[in-house]
Amino acid sequence: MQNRPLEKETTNISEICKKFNVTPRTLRFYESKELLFPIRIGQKRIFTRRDQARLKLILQGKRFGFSLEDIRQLLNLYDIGDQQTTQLAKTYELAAQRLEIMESQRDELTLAIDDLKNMLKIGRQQLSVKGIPV
Amino acid sequence: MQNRPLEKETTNISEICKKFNVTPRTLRFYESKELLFPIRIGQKRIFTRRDQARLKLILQGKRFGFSLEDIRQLLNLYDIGDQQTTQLAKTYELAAQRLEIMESQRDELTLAIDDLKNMLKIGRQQLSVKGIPV
DNA sequence: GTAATGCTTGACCTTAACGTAAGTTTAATC
DNA sequence: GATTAAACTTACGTTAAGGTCAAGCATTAC
Repeated sequence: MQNRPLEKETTNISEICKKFNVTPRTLRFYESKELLFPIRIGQKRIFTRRDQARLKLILQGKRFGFSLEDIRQLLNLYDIGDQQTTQLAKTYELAAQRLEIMESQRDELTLAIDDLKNMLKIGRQQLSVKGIPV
Repeated sequence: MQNRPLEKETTNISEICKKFNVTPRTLRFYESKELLFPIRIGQKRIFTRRDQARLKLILQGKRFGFSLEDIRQLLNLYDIGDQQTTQLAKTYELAAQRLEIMESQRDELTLAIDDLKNMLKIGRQQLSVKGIPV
């Protein structure tokens, strides 16, 4: 084992909120949905590095329009070492499917971007015809 | 004006439902939200080619996680010729912003895809260690 | 000791995007 | 003219993802 550069491994709820720009309610909600597993000291939640990594992925997933339930399942991929073989194979399947979805989503997005660029071009022409600077 | 290849320009609600795999309720809902503007014959809705083009864009937009309200605004881009200059400039701005969002979204998606691919690779290794064929 | 913070748990509220059910019109068919 | 099928309106229901408010501990600050 190596010593990692000094870095806070765990932290309380308010710092997480600042760091990730979310509300306490959101974190508690994610815990209730089993997306996060903060440990307790007394009754206070302490978020580990693992929780923070998961949270980052959660927020990223949301940006792609995944539901929290989708995300919950995907997160299991990151704990892949812990799982039994049967579960592992299933999870692998899930991930493979998800990958396909994401790739086709990217392709569509690329097309949509091109469309939008094209429309902007037309818009620019129209604006310049009317003498408005872009 | 040219004659386009013979093709049904307008159609009723149930055919649209089949064609786009949506429910009547969805179409009525989109109309109520001013995303679609079917004409009426008596009290029945008739969907024009324009409505169908819009619907296609709506469904595409949804796949990227845009809200219907976002989509409604974006759709105005396609009617860009109709608009007054002031509105046009604003709409141009909106579209430009949206383009940036979409591009960064694509970048993130690309990264996420790479991550996921990597995880699948690890998953494959774990499965093969245990002698399970992938 | 008491006041102020920060955290906690409930409990109900909100918004988006439709679903669903009930009753009504209209068009086509027997 | 009666029936049936498709479309209509109105209105309440649902789910996801939190927001919001109330009331209660625990710790620190004075």
